[in-house]
Amino acid sequence: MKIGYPCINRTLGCTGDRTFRLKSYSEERLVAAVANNLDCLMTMLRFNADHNMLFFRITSDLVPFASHPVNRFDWKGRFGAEFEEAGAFIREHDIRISMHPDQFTVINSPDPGVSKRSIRELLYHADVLDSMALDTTARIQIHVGGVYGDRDQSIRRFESVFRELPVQVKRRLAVENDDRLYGLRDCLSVSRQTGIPVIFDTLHHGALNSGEDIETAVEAASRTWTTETGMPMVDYSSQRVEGRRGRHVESIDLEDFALFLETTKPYDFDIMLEIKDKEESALKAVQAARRDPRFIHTEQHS
DNA sequence: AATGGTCAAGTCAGC
DNA sequence: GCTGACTTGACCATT
Repeated sequence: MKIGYPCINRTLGCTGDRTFRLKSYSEERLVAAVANNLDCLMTMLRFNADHNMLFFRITSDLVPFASHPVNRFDWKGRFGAEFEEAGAFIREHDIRISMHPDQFTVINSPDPGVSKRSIRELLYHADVLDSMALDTTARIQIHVGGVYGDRDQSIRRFESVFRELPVQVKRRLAVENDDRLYGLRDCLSVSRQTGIPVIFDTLHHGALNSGEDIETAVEAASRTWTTETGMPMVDYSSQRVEGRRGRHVESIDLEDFALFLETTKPYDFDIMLEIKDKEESALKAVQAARRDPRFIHTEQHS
């Protein structure tokens, strides 16, 4: 079991997702942003390794406008050494990596333009992980997509698009249950048809489920992972008590987290903490998991 | 220098 | 039909 947080660190004083407006696009700005973002990525990775946080989600904003036609710059070539350096560090410290393209990435859209742009975006994500020479346990997580008035047909469209995906993308994809359209049961069904591993999101499951309790859900999702795809990934967040639907909490509820660890004891997986205060909660979770036999310790003997 | 409207992209619920 | 949520900060035009 490894514990981590997504994309940005709020205490290190660097922003790893610097971007700029499309209107002000220039090669100069792009190079400056990517240089900054890769530099900050290294800072975050070092911090994480120092603090026993061995699961990390790399931001999709690492390379601004990466899949946009405006960007014809060879960022892979220009920053090859930096990507290799980050990859070497990740491999050396055995850090688990995920990426999560945002909601515009919808491969099952009936609009071929949307689907095509989504695949280009996925290729960008695969390029990042490939440039770091990471194996296929580094995953790109997406949702099934839209319903378009016909769930079954839309699921089938996801599956047929998946089968035609470029292999670089195909080998890294993971599908995550969402909170209003496609729940765990749908993702498991997609997994049976395609072999895609399922990332279980606890908060989404709270909003949309078929009655599965947490243990059942974690068990079922875990079975979709292999040695090829790695340790199962779980997105964990608890519901804000008097918050709006689906909102992430400010900071981790350690009581709830302890209960979650207890409930899922028979299964091992990596936990991504989707919580507003990012590394602060992850640090607390690492402390809480310290005595858990599943938890991987890397701190120096002392 | 401070501010606040706005930012590449999609989909759906709710009005 | 249109707006807001999803999630969020920060860019940058305007003052």
